[in-house]
Amino acid sequence: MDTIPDPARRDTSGNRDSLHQRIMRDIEQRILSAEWMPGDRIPSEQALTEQYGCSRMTVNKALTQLAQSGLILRRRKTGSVVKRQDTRTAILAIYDVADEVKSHGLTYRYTICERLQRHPTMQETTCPGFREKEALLALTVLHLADDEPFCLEERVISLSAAPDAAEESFADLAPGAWLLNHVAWTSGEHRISAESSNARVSKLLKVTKGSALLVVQRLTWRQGEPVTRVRLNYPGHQHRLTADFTPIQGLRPNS
Amino acid sequence: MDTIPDPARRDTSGNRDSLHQRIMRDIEQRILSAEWMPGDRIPSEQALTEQYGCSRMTVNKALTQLAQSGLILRRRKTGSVVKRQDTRTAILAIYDVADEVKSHGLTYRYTICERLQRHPTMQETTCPGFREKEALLALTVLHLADDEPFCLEERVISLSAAPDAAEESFADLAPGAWLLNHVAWTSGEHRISAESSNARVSKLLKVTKGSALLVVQRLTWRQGEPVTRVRLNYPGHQHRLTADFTPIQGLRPNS
DNA sequence: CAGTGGTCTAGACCACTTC
DNA sequence: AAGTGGTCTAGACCACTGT
Repeated sequence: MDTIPDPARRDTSGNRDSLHQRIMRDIEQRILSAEWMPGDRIPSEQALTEQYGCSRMTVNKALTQLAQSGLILRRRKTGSVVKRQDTRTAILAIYDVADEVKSHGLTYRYTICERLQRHPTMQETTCPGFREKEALLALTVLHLADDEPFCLEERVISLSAAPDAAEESFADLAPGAWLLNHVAWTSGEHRISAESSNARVSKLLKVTKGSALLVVQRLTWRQGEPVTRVRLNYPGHQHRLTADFTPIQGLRPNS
Repeated sequence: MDTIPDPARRDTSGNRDSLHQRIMRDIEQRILSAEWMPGDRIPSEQALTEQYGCSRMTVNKALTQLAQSGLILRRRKTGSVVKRQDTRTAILAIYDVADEVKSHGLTYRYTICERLQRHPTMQETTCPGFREKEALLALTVLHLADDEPFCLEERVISLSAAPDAAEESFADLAPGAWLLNHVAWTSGEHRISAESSNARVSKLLKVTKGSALLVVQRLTWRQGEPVTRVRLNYPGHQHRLTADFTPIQGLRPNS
């Protein structure tokens, strides 16, 4: 059938890729070029072992990775097949606001507009995960790019998860970055929505009242206990989240 | 140091996990529970081989997966260490509109509001990827949930990438689903923003003019050639994108 | 130089699934 | 029963990197 791609597996001089990587990319390429369509059968491990003149472990490693990245389905007896394409998943990077501003080549600065310790509001106890009567630290932070308002951050920190936060001034490090360095988290959730800006947010962000805001809410837990809840309000006209995606799930090449 | 977790590697009866999976989860658990903090050294493959009484390949498989999922860093000579946590990546699922509506338990319906063949506008040639004078099919589709407007889709299809689309009525299958079944793609991009609705969109979605819209733009390429560009306008008050995330990059457990 | 990970082999046994 | 993938072993050689 196919010619053996390269009988000499190992160049004595410049061997860039490992063999299992090359097998993986060969198959990946045939799938992405639509040479092998969804449902088509992929040669068995035995067949690939002969084709590449290597051991089964090496082939297995390649196919296992392809299965993990969502390109193929593996079934016993019937063999592996190309998986149906699906646009559903994309990897979305939501950066730290400071990194985001600096990546645009602008100067970054922030100010703490408001800071108070309080207990959960009615809304907070009903909605996500904060317990009643828990001590919370509420912060409002304005992030500026070239001294113009860029993003308004409304954050609530659980003082049971991060007791040190009560004594922290956040003068040198914004609360988001500080938390990342001081408290470990085990799971999180992003909620992205569009809202019309209210009077308070409009004033701080210097946008007209009622204009569209892109709102990113992030909730973070540590072993099931809420750590922090943050709401990032971006003026809709100037901000945009982007997410590249490929049929290959998992890690991006530009990581 | 540590007790050997389970000297008998293989239960004769109920062995649920493979050994490399268990090693992986053991280490993962210690990292997520903050027992091992960022920068801490992970036992060498040799040490783990002895701890678990297995071969090095098995340990290697576990550590390789942990490295791929972004939990650890592997370096020769110095060994593997726990990686610094990072909130940047999240997996975002952007579903087909029909699936999305049905998942809320509502009835789904769509209507094609507008359809025309045209060439790229000035804006399109300057911005993303459509060539000049290419034949395009432009569609406006209104998606309804329980017969109420749910999302307005503005789509442009490249007729060189999908020639069959010119003859297709899209009566049985909405353009998005039709394309997924008929044209393979190799890369894509999502752009998420918030905008105030203009007169045309407001009228079709039955929202007040100027209200906040969540706008999801999706661009799809096939081998560098643009396939389709779609703009999904959701009324901001009723829609929200959510994305769960963990320190573990890659596949979600609920896939 | 010595420690560590990166890769590979040539077998082996088992589990699952379809025939 | 037979084909296929899932896992594991006990070695091996090499590449990289810090001391």
